[in-house]
Amino acid sequence: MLPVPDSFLQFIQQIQPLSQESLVAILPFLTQKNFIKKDFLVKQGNVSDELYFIMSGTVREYFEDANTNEINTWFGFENSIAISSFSFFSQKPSLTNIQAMEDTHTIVLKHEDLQKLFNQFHEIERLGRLLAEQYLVQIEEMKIILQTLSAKQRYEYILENKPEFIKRIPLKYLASFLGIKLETLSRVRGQK
Amino acid sequence: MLPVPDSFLQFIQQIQPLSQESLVAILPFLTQKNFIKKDFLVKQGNVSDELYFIMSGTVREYFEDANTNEINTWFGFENSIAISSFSFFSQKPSLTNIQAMEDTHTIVLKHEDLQKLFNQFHEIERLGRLLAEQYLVQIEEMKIILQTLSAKQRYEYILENKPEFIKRIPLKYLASFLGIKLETLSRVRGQK
DNA sequence: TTAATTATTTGACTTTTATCAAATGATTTT
DNA sequence: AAAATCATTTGATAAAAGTCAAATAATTAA
Repeated sequence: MLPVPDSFLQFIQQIQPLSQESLVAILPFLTQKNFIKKDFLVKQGNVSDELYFIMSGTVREYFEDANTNEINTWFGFENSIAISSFSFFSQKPSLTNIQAMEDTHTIVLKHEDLQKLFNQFHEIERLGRLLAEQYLVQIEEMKIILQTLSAKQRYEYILENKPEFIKRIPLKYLASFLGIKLETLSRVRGQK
Repeated sequence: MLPVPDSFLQFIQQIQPLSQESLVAILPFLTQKNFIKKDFLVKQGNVSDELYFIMSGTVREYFEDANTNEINTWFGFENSIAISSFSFFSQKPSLTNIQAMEDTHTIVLKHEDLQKLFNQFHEIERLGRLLAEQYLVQIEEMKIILQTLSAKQRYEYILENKPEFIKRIPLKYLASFLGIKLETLSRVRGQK
């Protein structure tokens, strides 16, 4: 069986402490997958039936719009869960890619196995609910940023609230995440 | 006990069919609240401990930004659930108001009672998870609209995907929902 | 370590959207 | 039904952001 890192257990216990019984039941379903830079965890158009816990590395979620521009929608670092939410929840084709920005180690849990765990353990279902609630609130915050702030203010929001983004994400990816052009982002950085 | 309308039961059954036992357990916790136009279901700054099922009427969720502009973040019609998500989930002060746009009839479920139901019935917890997942995906879609589309395209998205918004929401509210100014929305409507 | 590639910045210009003011249209209240 | 209020449109102008091209900087690979 996979040796599960503490970081994963801590991640869970922080959201919803689980009984020994639940934890033990989860372990056999976990596998490890490693990705090298530019590998895809999820490909647009495929059904994503896996949830990834990022042990190390960084990933981005993006899609290609009508003009084949890449639009980045999410960035994931170590100790976070990466999923293509629409696809994973509905088991329909993914609208987005998830790609490793650097070499990335993940723990994988299959959709099907997660459903089994949900069925078997109420407290795991609760973990799922709490996770969904948390993500919902995070996405909502980002939605309001995009709804209300100017290019400059969006950048300042990131500086203030997600400083690690500046360090670890190429500006060309960050720009579309902020809904602005690379050149605008560069100019906005120059001011201030 | 409150006579619960079919629409509410149907709403639930469509997401996660519940046993008779669960349904019967929910009923005693439901109350009815009616709001006249401009009444507040939720006030910014207060902890929102209620979830509302809208039986009839329309509501808007909005907040006041730094310049006391109203920013509309969500619109709710009959047969949908209105919550101030951050506040309801975390039981911290609400960042938003929820206000009736017309006379509105709701069924109310208290946070505390919902937690009891979650504890008692795994299948109600599942309903909660599925609802959170669904809302997450909806919010994510709107986030991408705001991230990628021009004023004109945002309006066309609404025309195409939320035609009832055009009919039922004053343009002055719709504008900030779309992250554009009222005058721009009006101009964009003129074209095409 | 140099060449090649990739990322970021800068400049000149265009397009889009915001702003402010006023006019028109619609709705509500007396 | 007229007055008052509220919602939407229109016009002129300003500000913000996008576009295209090129320069510079940083990183990667031979």
